[in-house]
Amino acid sequence: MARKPAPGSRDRILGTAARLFQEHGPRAVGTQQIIDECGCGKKLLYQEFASKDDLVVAYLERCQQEWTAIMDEATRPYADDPARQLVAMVRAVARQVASPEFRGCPFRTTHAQFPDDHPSHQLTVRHVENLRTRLHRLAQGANARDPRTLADRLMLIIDGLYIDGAMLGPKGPATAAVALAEDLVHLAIEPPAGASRGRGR
Amino acid sequence: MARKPAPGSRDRILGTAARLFQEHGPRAVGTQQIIDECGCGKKLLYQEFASKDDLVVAYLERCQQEWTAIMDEATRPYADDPARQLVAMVRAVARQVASPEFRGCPFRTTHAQFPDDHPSHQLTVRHVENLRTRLHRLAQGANARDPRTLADRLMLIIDGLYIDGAMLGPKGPATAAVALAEDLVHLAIEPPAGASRGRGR
DNA sequence: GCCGACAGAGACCGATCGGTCCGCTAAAGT
DNA sequence: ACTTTAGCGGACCGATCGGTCTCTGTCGGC
Repeated sequence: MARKPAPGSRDRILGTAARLFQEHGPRAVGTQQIIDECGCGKKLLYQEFASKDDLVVAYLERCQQEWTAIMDEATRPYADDPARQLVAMVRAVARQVASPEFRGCPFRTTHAQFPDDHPSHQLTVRHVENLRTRLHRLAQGANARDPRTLADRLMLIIDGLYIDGAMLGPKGPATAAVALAEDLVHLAIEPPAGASRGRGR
Repeated sequence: MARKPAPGSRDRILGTAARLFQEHGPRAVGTQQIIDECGCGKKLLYQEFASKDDLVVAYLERCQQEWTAIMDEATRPYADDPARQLVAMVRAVARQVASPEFRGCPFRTTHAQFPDDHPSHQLTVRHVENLRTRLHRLAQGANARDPRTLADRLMLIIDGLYIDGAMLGPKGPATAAVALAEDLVHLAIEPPAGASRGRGR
C-alpha cells in the first residue's frame, strides 16, 4: 500500500550510539545526543529499541561480536599452536589499548557505570566468563602444567591491561603486558626443572 | 554567645558518604540519600562541602589515606626485605578483593563513573602514579634486574585483581594473583640462568 | 495523481538530582 | 530565664534525562 520501512535504520542508530558510547560511556550519552548525531527522530529510535537499556544491551552484544572477531583473527595464524594463541590474545588486547581512540573496555566501563541490577550486567559477566573459558581451553590445549592457573594469570593481565590503558595511557604499565604473557606461557609449559619457585605454598 | 559548631560534623557526613559511595558508587548516590542516612540537614552538608564534587574529592582523599595506611601496615613486617614487601602489597589487595563487602576499587569505580573533566580524575591519576612509583622503588630496593618492568608487571596484576574481583568475585582469577606475584618477584630477582645481575638502571 | 505510511523535528511530561532557602527546635552562653 | 545560633527538616527551583505524543513533510504503491 505505502512505503516500506527502511531496513538499515536499526544498524544506523546502533552504529551512532556505539560510537558515542565508546567515547563517553553509555551513561554520559543522552538519547537526544544520539538522535541529533544520527539525524533520526525519537520516534524511530524508540520503535527500534524499547528503551535506552535495550540500546545499551544491543551495544554490548555488538561489542561482544566485534571482540570475538578480533580474537579469532588474532589467533588464526597460530591455529595449531595454542601457546602462541594465548600470547596473541594478550597482544591483541595490548593493541586495542594502545590505539589512540581507546577509551576503556566497553564491558568494564558499562559495568562500572550502571547499578548492579542493570540488564547489561549479566551480559558482561557472560563475556568475561567466555574469555576465561577460552583462555582455559587454550591453556589445556597447550599442555600447560596447570591450565586453570595459567588462564587465570593471563586473565589478570588482560584485565589489568584494560584498566591501566584507560587510566594511564598506552605508555604506562601496559607496555609490559605482552612480554609478561610470553614469560608466563613459557613458564607454564616448559617447567625450568631446577628453578625453585614457590608454586607450592 | 551561643552554641558552638559541632566539630565532628564534617567527618560524620564524610563517613556516611564514604560508606554509600563504596557500596553503590558515587554517581548512584544522591545527596538526599546521604542526608537521610546521616541524619543531618542539607544546610550543614553544603556548609561543610561546597558541592557534591567536593564531597567526592574528599572521599577519594580519605580513600587514599586509608589505602596508604593499609599498604604501610601490610609491608611493615618486611621492612628490610623489599621483595617480600612487593608480594605483601599484592596480598593486601587480594585480601581487599576477597572481602565480602568489596565493591570495587574506589578510584577505578569513580574514574569510570564521571566524565573526563571531573575534578576526581587528577586525584585518581595521582593515586595510580603513586602506586606505580612505590612498586618501582621497592623493585629497585630488591635489586630486581629490571625494576621498571617488575613494577609494571605487578601493577598489571593489582589492576587486574581489582577488576576481576569486582566482576567475578573473589573465587575468580583473583585467586591466582598472589602466587603469580611471588613467581614474578623471584623470577626478576633470581635469574633462572646465568644472566648478569644489575642490568637495570 | 492520490492516498497512506514512514520518518524527522520537537513539544511535552514526569521523575530525578544538585543546590538554595526558610522555618522551627533546642542547646549553649550570659 | 532570655537571647542567640547551630543544625534538622523540608519546600522549592532549575536543569537534565528517559520516554510519549503530535505535527508535518515526503516518498512509495495503486
